[in-house]
Amino acid sequence: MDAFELFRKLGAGAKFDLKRFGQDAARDSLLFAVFCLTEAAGGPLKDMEGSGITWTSSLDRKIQNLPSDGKEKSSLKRMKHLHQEKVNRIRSQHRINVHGCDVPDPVSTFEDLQSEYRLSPRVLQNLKDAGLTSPTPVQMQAIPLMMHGRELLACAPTGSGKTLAFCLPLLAQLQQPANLGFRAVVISPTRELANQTYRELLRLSEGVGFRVHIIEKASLAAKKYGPQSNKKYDILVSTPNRLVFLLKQDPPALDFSSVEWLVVDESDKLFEGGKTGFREQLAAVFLACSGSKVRRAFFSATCTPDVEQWCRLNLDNLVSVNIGHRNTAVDSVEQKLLFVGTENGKLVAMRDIIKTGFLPPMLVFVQSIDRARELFHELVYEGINVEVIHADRTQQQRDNVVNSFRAGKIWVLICTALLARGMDFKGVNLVLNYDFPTSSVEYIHRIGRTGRAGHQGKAITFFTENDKPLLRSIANVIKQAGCPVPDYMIGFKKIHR
DNA sequence: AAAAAAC
Repeated sequence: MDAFELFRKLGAGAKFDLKRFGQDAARDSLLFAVFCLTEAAGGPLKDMEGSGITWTSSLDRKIQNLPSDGKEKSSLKRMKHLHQEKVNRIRSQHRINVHGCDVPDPVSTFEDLQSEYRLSPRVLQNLKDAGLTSPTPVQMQAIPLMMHGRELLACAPTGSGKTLAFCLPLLAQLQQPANLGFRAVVISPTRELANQTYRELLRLSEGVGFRVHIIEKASLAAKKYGPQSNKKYDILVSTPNRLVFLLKQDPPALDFSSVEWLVVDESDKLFEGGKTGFREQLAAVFLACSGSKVRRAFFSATCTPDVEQWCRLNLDNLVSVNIGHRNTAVDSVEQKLLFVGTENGKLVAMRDIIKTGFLPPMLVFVQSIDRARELFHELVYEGINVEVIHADRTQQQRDNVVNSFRAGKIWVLICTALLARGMDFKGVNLVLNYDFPTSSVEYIHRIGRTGRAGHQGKAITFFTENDKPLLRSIANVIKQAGCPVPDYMIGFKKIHR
C-alpha cells in the first residue's frame, strides 16, 4: 500500500467529531459552512468548482495539533497535498464536479466498497455476475457520499448508472435484513420505472436476504404489511400517489417512521407542480417519514433551478454532484433532425425508414395517447412487429409490452412520455421522435433510451413547419453533443442580440 | 401542453 492509499483509507472514515475537536472545531466548521454556502450561491469562489473540497479539512486539524516545524508535520502536509492532487485528477478525469463541505473521496473500484464501506461480498459477487466491473463516474462519487449518510443532489447523463449509484449504498448501509419495517424508500414517476428499479434491487441483493417490495395493488397493500402484519420489508419501491393513498387512510396503511433513506429518482419530474402534479404527493411522503434520521437523495439526468434551490434550502449540508455539463444529451447518440414538411410527411418518412431497412428494435415517441393509438393503427397492417404503450392501457398490457420489448419480440414500439425517463432497454438501436418533443429536457430523456452504458445509438427527430418555435433549443442540444446541425437553426437569434 | 399518478 503506497502513501496515497494509506491516506485514502484514513480519509474515507474521517468524520467530523465535535467531542474530539471541541469548541474550536465547531467554530471552524461554522466558518467552513458559510464558505460553502457562498460558493453554492455562485459567490466569488466560483472558480473553485470541481477542485474538490474533501475530507482533508479534518486532516488539517490533525496537522494543526502536531508541534510546529516537526518533521512529522511537514511530511503529513506533503502527503496531504499529493493525495489531494490525486483526488482532483480522478475527479477531472471523470468530469466529476462536486459542491459541498467535506466531500469524501471518490472510489475507483467496487472492491474498495467492500474494504472501505463494508459492502457485502455477496453483493460484490452479484455485481460481477451482472457483468459490472468498475464504477461509473456518478457511482464513484455518489456511493461514498451516501455511505457517509450525506444528503445529495446528483445530476448525471442518461444511461450513466444512476440506479446502481443509489441501490448499492442502500444495500451497504442497511447492512442486513432487520425486522424494523421500511428503512429505505425509492420513488419513481412511472410504474414501469419503479418495476425496473425493483428488479435491479432484487438482482443485486440476491442471496443477502433483504426483503425488497413493490406495491402491486394498493388495495392489497394494507393486509400485506400494515400494522398487524409481522412480515417487515426493508426496501420499498413505488410511484408516489399510491403511497399518499395508503398513508392517508385511517389508520395509515403504511408506517414510514423507520425510514432512513428516501431516494427520489427523476427528481425534476417528481418536482413538477400544479394541483394534480407530483410535487404535492412528494411533500406528503416526505412528511410521513417522521424518523429523526431520515436522509434524502435526489437523482436525475436533468435538473431545474427550482429543484436545486429546494435542495439547498431544505437538505442538511447538501452536496451536489454533477457529471459533465448539466442538461446535455449524451454524445454516444448520433442525432439527426429531419424536415418532413407536414403531418402527412411524417407517415411517408416513417414508412421509408421501415422499408429501406432499419435495425430493430426501435422506440417511436409521440405526444399524446390518441396520437399513439392512431399511429399504431396505421402501422399494425404493415407486417412488422409493432406494439403501443401508454397510460390508458391496462397494467397487464403495459407489463406484457415491456416484457416482450425486452425479449426482442417487438421491433417497433410506439410510446408516449411514459417510457421517456429512466427505462433501460438493452440495445435500442433507434429512437424516432415522430412528434417533436415539447422541451429540450424531454428530448434529452427520450433519446437517452439509446446510447446507454457506453454503447452507440441513433436518434432521428421529425420536424414540420409547426415545430419551428422549439427547433432552436433542440438544435442547440444536438450541436452541444457534437452532432452537425444547419447553421440557420442556431445562428439567427444570437446575431440580433 | 400533455402525461403520469389510487381505488
